[in-house]
Order: sequence, then C-alpha cells, then structure tokens
Amino acid sequence: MPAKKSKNENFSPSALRRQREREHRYQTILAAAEKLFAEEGYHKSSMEQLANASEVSVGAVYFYFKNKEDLIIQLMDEIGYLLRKTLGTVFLENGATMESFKLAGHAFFEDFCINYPEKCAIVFRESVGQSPLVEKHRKALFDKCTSDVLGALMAVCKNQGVTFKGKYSAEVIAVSIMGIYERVAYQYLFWEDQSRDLKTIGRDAVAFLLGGVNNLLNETSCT
Amino acid sequence: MPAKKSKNENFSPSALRRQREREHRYQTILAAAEKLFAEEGYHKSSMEQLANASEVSVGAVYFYFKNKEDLIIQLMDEIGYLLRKTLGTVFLENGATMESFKLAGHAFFEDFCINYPEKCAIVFRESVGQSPLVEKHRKALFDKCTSDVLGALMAVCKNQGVTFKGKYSAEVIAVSIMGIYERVAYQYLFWEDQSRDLKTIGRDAVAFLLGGVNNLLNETSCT
Amino acid sequence: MPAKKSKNENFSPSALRRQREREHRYQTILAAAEKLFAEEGYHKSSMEQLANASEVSVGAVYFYFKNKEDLIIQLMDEIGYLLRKTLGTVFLENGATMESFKLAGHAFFEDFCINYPEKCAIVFRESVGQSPLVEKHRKALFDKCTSDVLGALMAVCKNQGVTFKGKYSAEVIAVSIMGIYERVAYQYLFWEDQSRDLKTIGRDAVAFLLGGVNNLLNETSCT
Amino acid sequence: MPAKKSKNENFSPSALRRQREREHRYQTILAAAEKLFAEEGYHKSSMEQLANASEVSVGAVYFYFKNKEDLIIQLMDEIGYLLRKTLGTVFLENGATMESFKLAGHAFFEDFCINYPEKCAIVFRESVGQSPLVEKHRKALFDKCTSDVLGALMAVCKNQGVTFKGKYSAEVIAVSIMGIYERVAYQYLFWEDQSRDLKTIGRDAVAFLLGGVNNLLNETSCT
DNA sequence: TATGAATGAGAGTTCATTCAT
DNA sequence: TATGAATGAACTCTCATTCAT
Repeated sequence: MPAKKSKNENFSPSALRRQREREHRYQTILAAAEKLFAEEGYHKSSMEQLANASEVSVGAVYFYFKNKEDLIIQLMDEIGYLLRKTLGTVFLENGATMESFKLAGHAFFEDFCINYPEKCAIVFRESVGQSPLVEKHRKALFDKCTSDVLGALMAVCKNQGVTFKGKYSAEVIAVSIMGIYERVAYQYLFWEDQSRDLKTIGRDAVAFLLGGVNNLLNETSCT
Repeated sequence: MPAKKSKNENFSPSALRRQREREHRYQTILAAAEKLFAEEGYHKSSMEQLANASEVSVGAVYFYFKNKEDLIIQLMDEIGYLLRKTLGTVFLENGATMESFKLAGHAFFEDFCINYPEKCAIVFRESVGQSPLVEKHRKALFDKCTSDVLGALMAVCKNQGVTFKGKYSAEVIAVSIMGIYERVAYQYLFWEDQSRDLKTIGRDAVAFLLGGVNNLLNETSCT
Repeated sequence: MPAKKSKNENFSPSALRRQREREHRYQTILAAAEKLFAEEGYHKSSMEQLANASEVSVGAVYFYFKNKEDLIIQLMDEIGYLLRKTLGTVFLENGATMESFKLAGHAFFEDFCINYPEKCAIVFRESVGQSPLVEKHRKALFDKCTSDVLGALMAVCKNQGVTFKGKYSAEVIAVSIMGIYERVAYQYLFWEDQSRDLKTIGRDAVAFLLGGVNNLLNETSCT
Repeated sequence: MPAKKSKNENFSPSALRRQREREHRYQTILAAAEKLFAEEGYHKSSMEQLANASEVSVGAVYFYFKNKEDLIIQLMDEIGYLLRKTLGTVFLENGATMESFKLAGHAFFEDFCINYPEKCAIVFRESVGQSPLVEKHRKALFDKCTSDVLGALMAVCKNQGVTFKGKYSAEVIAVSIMGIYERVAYQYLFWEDQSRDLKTIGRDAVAFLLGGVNNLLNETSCT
C-alpha cells in the first residue's frame, strides 16, 4: 500500500470533515441571508443581524463572503441555477413543444414560486437596482432564462416551419414571457399574498402567453 | 386687520407670486431628484447631493418634502399620473377596441419610455423593494394601470360577447400585459440600451400580447 | 448708497459671525488633534476621542476635515508654515551670514522646540510612515526648510567667493543640517525629556554644524 | 528514564534537525516581515499577509513571535546588531582616528543603506511612533550607535588632547552625526530614490560632518 | 421661508489574536 | 508544532434629519 496520498482522494478524515463543515457553514449563512433579506429587505439587514441569524460571528460572515454585495450575488447565482434547472428540466424531458411551454410555466408558478417565495423575493425584489455588479448578475440570470425560452421558441417554430421577421422578434417574445412570469409572481406573491391560488393564477397567465405564441404560429404559417 | 383669507380668492399679488415660486421650487427639487435617483441610484444619492443639484439648501428640501422616502413617493405618484394619462388617453380617444390595445402599447414604448427613460428608472428600478410605504405607492401605480388595461379588456370582450371563466382570469391577463411592458422596457432601456430601436422592439412585444388577447377571444367565442 | 453688496465686503453681520465661528471651530478641532496625536499617537487616537476632546460630534469633525488623514496633513501644513516662518524670519532680518545660521539654529531649538513640543511630535514622530499622501506633505515640509537653508548656504558661499564641487554637495549639507535639527530635537524632547536644557543642547548642536560649514568655507577658499 | 538533557550536549540528531528548522522558520518569517513592512508599511500589513508571504499559517507566526509588535522589535534588534557591527568594525580595525570617522560614514551609506534599504525603512520609517515598547527598542538602537560614535569621538579628542566643555557637548555631537546619517539616508533613499548616487551623496555628507569635528578640534586645541 | 452647521446612531469592514484539532 | 477557522472589539466614515439663526 502506497503511503503517498494521490492528489484528489485519500484526504485525511479530519481534512474531509473540515471541508464538509466549511461547506455547511457557507450554506447556513447563505440560507440565513436569503431569509433575512427576503423578510427585512437587503438594505435594512445589517451584517450583525445576519451574523446573529446564522449563529456565527460577524468576522465569520466575512470569512465566507467578501462583503455584503457578495452575499446577494452568490444568492442570485444559486437561485439562477435552480430556476434554470426548474424550467430547463421541463424542456429537456418534453422536447421543444407547445406542451413544454405550458409545463415550464406551470413549473415556474407551482414549483418555484410556491416552494421558494423567498428566492423570488431576492431575484424579483431585493436585488433590483442595488449596484452595477449586482445588476450584472441579475441580467445574467434573466438572460439565461430568456435564452432558454428563446431556444424552445425557435425549436417550436422550426417544427412548424415558421420564421420570425424582425431582428428582435423572437427575443422580444422571450423577454415578454419572462416579464409575465415576473410581474404575475410579484403581484400575487408580494402584493396580494394569494400564494394559495398561485396555481390557478399561473395557469391563467400561461394560457394567455400560450395564446400569444399560438397566434403567432397560426398567423405566420398562414401567411 | 384683514380677515382670514378665504380659500380660493382675494390673494394679494405677492402671495400669488409666492405661491407660484413655491410650486416652482417644489417641481425643481422633484425634477432634480428624478434625475439624481435615476442616474446615481436612490440609496447612493444623499440629501446633500440633491440639495446641490436643486441649487437649494438641505433645509429647503425638508421644507418641501417630509423626508427622503417622501421624495420617491411624490415622484412615483406624479409618474403614475403621467403614465396613466399616456395610456388612458388612447383608450379614451379610440374606445375599447383591439386597436386601442395596440395603440396604448405603442404609446408606452414610443412615448413614455423613449421620452422619459428616467421616469422608467424610478418606477421600474429605483423604487423597488425600498420600504412598505414606497411599495404601497408602487402597488397603487401598477394597480391603476392594470385596472385601466383590465377595463379595456372587459370592454373588448363585452363587445364580442365573451366572458372569462376563472376568478382572476381577466385580471391576471392585465397583470401579464403590465409585466410585458415592464420587463421589455427594463431589458432594452437599462440592460442593453437600445432605446433607439425601442419602437421596433415595442411593436414586437405589442404584437405578441395582442396575439394572446386575440387568441383568447377567438378561442372563447368559439366555445 | 448702493444696495447691491460688493463682492468681498459688506457681508451681513450674521454671515460674518458664522464665518468666524467656522474658522474658530476648525482651529479648535485642529488644536485638539495636535494635542491628541502628540500625546496618544496618531493611530491610537480614534475620531471619537478627537470629537470628545474637541467637544463636538464625530460628524462635525468630518464636516471640517475630509478624513483622519486630512487632519494630520492640515496639521503638517500649518506646522510647516510656522517652522518656516521661524527660521525664515531670522535669515530675512540678518541676511545670509554665518551669524544667521547660528541664530536660525537657536530659533529652532529655543523657540520652536521648546514652545511647541507637540508640533515637533507631529512632524518628527506621528506623521512618519503613515501613507503616501502624508509622506508627500512631510517631504514638502522638509524640502521647503532644506531649500531655505540651502539658499542661505549659497548666499554665504557667494559672499566668500566659494563654490561647491559636486552635483549635490550644497543640497546634501542642507539636508544634513535638517537631520541634525530633527535628531537632536527627537532625542532630547521625546527620549530623554530634557527640554529644560534644550537651549544648551541646541547651542552645542548649532556650534557643531557651524563648524562644518566654516570648515567648508576655509578649506574651499584655501584651495 | 533519561535524565534531563544538559544545555549544550547530547541532543538527538532529530532534535538538532528540529532546532535547525525552527531557527530557519524564524528567520524566514522575520525576513518576510522586513520585506512586507518596508514595502507595505507596518500598519497596512496584516498578520495574514505576513503568513502568506512566509508560506506558513497565521498560527505559526504566533508560535514564533509573541505578537505583531514583537515582530518589529525583533527586526529592530537584529538590524541594530548589524548596523552596529557595520560601523563598529571600522572603528575596531582603524582605531579611533579621524580616518575611522570617515570610513564609518562611508560604510553606513555605501554598505548598509545601499545593500539593505529595507532595513533602513524599518529603523528610520516603519518603527517610528508605534508604541512605547517599540520606541524603547528604537531608542536602544540609536543609543548604542550614538555611544559608539561618542566613544570614537572621545578617543580622537583624547589623542589630540582636547576636552569638551559642556555637560552634553560630545554626546550632542554624536547625536547630530546620527541625525545626518538618518536624514540623508531617508531623503535620498525614500524620497528621491537616488540610491545609485548614494555613494557620492554619502561622501558629501561625511565630508561635512568631518569638517564639523575637525573644526572642533582645531578650535578647541587652539584655545 | 431658507440656511447649513451640527448631530449621533449605525453601517460595513478589518484584523490581531486565540484555540480546537 | 502547525493549522486556519472563528472571534468580536474597534475603527472610520456616512447621512437622514434637526434647529438656531
């Protein structure tokens, strides 16, 4: 048995445990930040409050995160990943069909929004207009989702032999769809708190946007 | 000794002048705030900066506005009024027709967004997630616009003898339409700065949402 | 009598009083900073301590001074002005003679050091190695004094028909003289606290440096 | 059970190796500290930076040094030892003659300053005004050098049958000489970075101070 | 009405030092 | 011996708001 450790395995048990604990702490703080920012607002939350909520010292927060801005950025990146997975999985499993559009919409409202209202608060409310860097990550998040929607849209069109006229057209529609998601979620999650009915509401919204897409296909295919 | 002045008459000329100056100062400060908040961000703007930009003292700002929060609230209320007028005028002039929907959309992008990008920045970016009170006024602004859209929608439906099934249905669609407006404006005004092409972009978006509405009518009327 | 105020006179009494009070506050804080930094050390003094010592709020200190660094810089600039006046006056009154050298030296030890030990502490101790900007002002202070000494040195030489050989020579001697002043002041003011005897000590130091200069003149004039 | 090890014998080979390694680590950290403090400044250097630069952990630094203050003290003591050796060797080899004075000065500028500008930065810049304890060690360093110079001065005087009048006289001259060294080094090493010409500059300074000493001897011996 | 100096609580951030492993 | 995560006090600086003039 060789004594020398190979590069990526056979770490000492204590090193492994430390590694795990580190990751765990990181996630604990991030989760506390998500909750705190969503409940109290990004600006009204102080690093000390966060430290208390995470049950660590202020210094520890700064050990894991560069600064306050970094916290919301990491948060957005994680949420972006989850959101994309939520929507993407649908397209992956169902192919680029109109059905997929519908299911992705349902997934957004019935899965993402209902299960993670705090994550919605972060992306749709707390991260808005904070700083150029945060805005950059926000844009990246939206751009990725938009591009997923756009991809599906193009595929559906291709299936039906439809092409878009304008330079933006398809992209604008993808952006519009994201707009519907965002606004509807915001309205009924934060302003009217009818999260119980979000399923019905979402389905109405999805039906509407599907109509738009459909109409587009019919109209263009007819021409 | 003069009796107490009645509300709307018998003002001395100098009192009238003062009244005018007062109004003028108020508007000067508000305009400076709009520009400052849009350019620097609400949180990064200090009351001193605003005073300098308005060419008045800090104290004067507090004479005209209760506090910083009040500034953004007044701003939103004024913008809300303008926005509503922009959209409402269209419906007023053209009646509740599908054409009105189209024209209102065009007015939003080609008039409101292009001429007042800073007002867009205030409603869609700087006022987001600031405080319960600000949020309340934001909601009011959106609710009014939504309700206008909703009214038009209902009228169009009635014209065509169509009714909505669900509890929300129509309202959700109105909210969705607002979402399209908001997101498309944000994307192309602040993130990709293609304000030159906003006309084309807006028309694409409007065409899409019109399709949604159309489809709805057809579909429902067929049933 | 003209009603319009001319630019630099006829300020309203209250404006003048404010102006005076402003200047007074500024000087009060600066004086407190000098004392505090000299006694406690620049780094160990907090802005709160300074505010307490000045009997103003922390905010007021920041109203008058950009930041902590600015305080020591203003301090150094004022001290530099005083120091230069102390030395310069002697040369002005006595012309560029050997006697002036002696008197300037005496003025430094017997006037500047003895009367303003705290100012010595600032220039010779507390401002050393703090930041590039502070160092820049320190250099400026020393450079001005050095250049005064240098000017006198050159004048004395010219009187005696002596010229310097090397590129630096004269400048180096001026710097050396400043070094003598600095070190001797530091040693007996801060390390051995024999400020009572600083007169005698200073005279010894001056006699020594005068010898150096003298020797230079004799030697060179002989050659 | 083995008896307690006597101080200087019977070390096991491994213990010796450890001893060597210990000493090596200590020196590595100290050298890194010297470089770091000289380049970044004592206050702007953190213990973590030092640990990284030394390629050890933060804890290890604390194993070898009591605290941050201890680092600069050890540094000063080592530098003091080297500086004294540099100057002292000259006097040892050449006796207490005027020639020794000259050579010691040359050694300071051409050997110490040019070869160890970072050590100069520590003694003349970074250690100034830090804390009573650091100041105590700084004083000790200067006092030792001063006393060496003083010793030489007295010896030269004795050789020539000269005595000093005042209580301080000789000591003050020794302090003045140190002042010349310090200021000239600082000026041309840190402020004008003409370390290439430091040889010429140093020779000018030494010539000046020699003149002072000479003059003293002539003058006094004449009287 | 208007001014602007003054307030002071509170924020984010740093970092020397400790200690369980 | 060595590690490095964790601590938390302390710091500088900001800024919304007030108020005597």
